[in-house]
Amino acid sequence: MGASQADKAESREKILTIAGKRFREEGLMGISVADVMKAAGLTHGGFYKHFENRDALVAQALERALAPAEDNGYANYQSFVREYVSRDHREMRGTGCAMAALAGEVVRAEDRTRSVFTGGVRRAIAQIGRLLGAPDRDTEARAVAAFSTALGALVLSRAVDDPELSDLFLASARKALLKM
Amino acid sequence: MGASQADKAESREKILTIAGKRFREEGLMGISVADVMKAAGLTHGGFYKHFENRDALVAQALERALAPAEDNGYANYQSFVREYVSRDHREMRGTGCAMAALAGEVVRAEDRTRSVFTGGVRRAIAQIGRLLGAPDRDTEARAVAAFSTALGALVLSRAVDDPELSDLFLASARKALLKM
DNA sequence: TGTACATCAGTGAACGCGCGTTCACTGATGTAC
DNA sequence: TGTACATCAGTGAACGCGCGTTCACTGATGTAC
Repeated sequence: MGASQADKAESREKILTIAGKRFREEGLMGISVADVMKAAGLTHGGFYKHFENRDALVAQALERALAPAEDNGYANYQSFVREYVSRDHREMRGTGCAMAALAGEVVRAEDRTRSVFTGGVRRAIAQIGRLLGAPDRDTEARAVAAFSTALGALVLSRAVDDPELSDLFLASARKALLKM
Repeated sequence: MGASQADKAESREKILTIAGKRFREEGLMGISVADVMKAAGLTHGGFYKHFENRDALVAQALERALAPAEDNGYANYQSFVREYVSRDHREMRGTGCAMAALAGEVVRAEDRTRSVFTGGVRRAIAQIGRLLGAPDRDTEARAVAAFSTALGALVLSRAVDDPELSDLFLASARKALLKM
C-alpha cells in the first residue's frame, strides 16, 4: 500500500490536526497513539514514520494548536474579551484556546512541550498588550492580569457542572475585564 | 494480618490524604491504585475494602481536599490575595488549592467528582465575597472575577517554564486584585 | 474470666485489557539507465 | 519512453508492561456464651 510524498505530508497534517483537537478535549494523556491514527484513517504502526514517539506528537500538536492564526486576530480589546470569555468558546473545547485546555497539565509534561506552551503564553500576553493600546509603564502587567482573568474564568466555566454558575464566571470576568 | 476497626479507619484516612496530595501533583489519572496503596504502606488488593472503585476514591479524595480548613481561613481580602497568589502556593502543588490543581481535568471526570468540585468553587466564591466586605449588588460578580484572576494566575505561573514570567503572573494578578 | 467461633482488613497472585513501541512485510512511488 | 530496481508510507501481528479489579487465603479482632 505505497503512498507518495504528498500523501505522507497529508497524513502528517491529519495526525497533527486530530491530535491537537483530541488533546484539548481529552487531555495530553487522554488519547492513545492508536486512537489518533485510527481517527486519521490509518493504522497505529505507521505512526513512527511520522514522529519519533508519542511525546514528540504532543509537543508538535501543541505547537501547531498554538500557532498564531492569520485570520483569527482580535479587532480590539473589547472583541477579545467578548470572544474569548464567551459561551461559544466554552463549548469549543477541541478547537478553542489550547492554553486554557492544557494549562493545568503542562506542569507535568516534557520540557519541549512546556517550552512550546510558554511561547504561546508570551504571544498571548503581547497580543493583549497591543490591544490594550499605547504601551505605558504597566501595560504588560495589565495584559498579564487580563489573560489570567480570561483564562481562569474560561477554565472554571468549563469545570463547574451548574450552567448558571458557569455563565456567571463568563459574565463576571467580562465585566471585570472591560473595566481594566 | 488482622486489623482492628481503628486500624481500618486509620488506613482510610491515610489513603485519602495521600490520594488527595498525589492527585493534585500528578493529575486525576496520574497515579494508580497500587501506587496510592503502596504510599499508604499497604498492598493494592486491600483497596476495595475501603472504596467501591477508583472513581469513588477520586471523588472522596477531592471532597476531603476541598473541605473547608478550620485554621486556614484568610484574615481579610489582602491576605487572601497575598497568600493565594504567591510563590509559596505555586510551589505547594500537592497541598495547595485543589481547584487550581484540577480545574482543567474536572470537565472530563465523573459526575460525582464534578459536583464535589462545584461545591468547592461555590464555597470559595462565598468566602471571597465575605472578604470583600459589606455585600452590595455586585459583590458576587466581583468575587467570581477575583477568583478567576487568582486561580488563572496561579495555574499559569505553574505552567510556564520561565521563572521570571511565572513571577510576573503572580505579581500582576496581585496588583490587579488589590485594586478591585 | 476463659473459650470457641465468626468477621473482615489486609495480602499477593492472577485476570483481561489497552498502552507505546517494534518489526517483517506489502506494494505503489520515484529514480536510474 | 520503457524497464528494472530501490525506497519507504502504511499494515497488522506481536512484545512487554502497568493498569483496575477479583479472589482465595491469613490471622488478629471482636463477640457470644
